[in-house]
Amino acid sequence: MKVSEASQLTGVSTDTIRYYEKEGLIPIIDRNDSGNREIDERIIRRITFAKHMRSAGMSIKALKQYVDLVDDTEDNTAKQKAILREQVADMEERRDDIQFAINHLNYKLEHYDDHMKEAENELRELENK
Amino acid sequence: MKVSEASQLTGVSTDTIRYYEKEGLIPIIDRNDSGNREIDERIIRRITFAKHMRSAGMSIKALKQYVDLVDDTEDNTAKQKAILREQVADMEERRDDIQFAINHLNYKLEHYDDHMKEAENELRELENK
DNA sequence: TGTTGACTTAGAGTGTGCTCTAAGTAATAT
DNA sequence: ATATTACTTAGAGCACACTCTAAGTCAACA
Repeated sequence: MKVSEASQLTGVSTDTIRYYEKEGLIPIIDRNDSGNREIDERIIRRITFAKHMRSAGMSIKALKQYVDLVDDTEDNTAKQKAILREQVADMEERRDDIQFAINHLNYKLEHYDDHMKEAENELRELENK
Repeated sequence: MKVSEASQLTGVSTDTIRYYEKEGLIPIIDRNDSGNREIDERIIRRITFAKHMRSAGMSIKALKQYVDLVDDTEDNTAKQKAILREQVADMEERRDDIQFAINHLNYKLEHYDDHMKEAENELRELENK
């Protein structure tokens, strides 16, 4: 699979795929005889995973640390584990903030709907006079 | 309350408080005779709210739109409502991504703990020989 | 055979959201 | 009186995460 197809499939731009490879968020991708990237299912999964993590608010740097840990490319010290725990704690806080925000906006939307309905009813009454 | 105290209380830097005021994310703050900001409980709540929304991944622009809508400083059109609904949908997606990421990291941490325990047990056995 | 189009690279440019700087004012302490 | 400290402003600078540009290579089709 070419990089453009991988982009289509994952919703991550070709530039960003190349950038993630350079930054080590995904593995180095094999090249064909012409020097072009040949992307397989494993890389697709890694791109999608990176996309999820970035969308969840994980920084490039934090994601790199995580990837290095899981890929066993660096030593797995207790310090690395502590970094991971911190990241989980950050995410839990962010998740709670998001839920708060969703609840808040939904409440306001319902409220707003009420206003709309009132306005619509007023209009209807005027029309039926 | 001075801006530095508000910063301490909310965990938002003085620079950022001034920036949020300039951008209209919080109301214009009253000044005292010296021209310094006099921050009250209402402003504190607004700063905290902005902090929550930002932490939830809402952009400055989107937050401004929302604030304008709720503050009734602009006309409340159905278009504005649609914008809000989009923001809620975005946040729900982001929340799900975060939960996915948390689950993933927690699983890896448990796995990692197993490795640690094995290593510890091996050490203990060696010591008890 | 030439030109179209997708790929490659290194590196420059961009938008967002702060964060810092410089220059100035005002209140307080010595 | 003067020094310190916290505030003010406009605007410059910065980190992050892309995103675009330029210059070049390669395969395929007219």
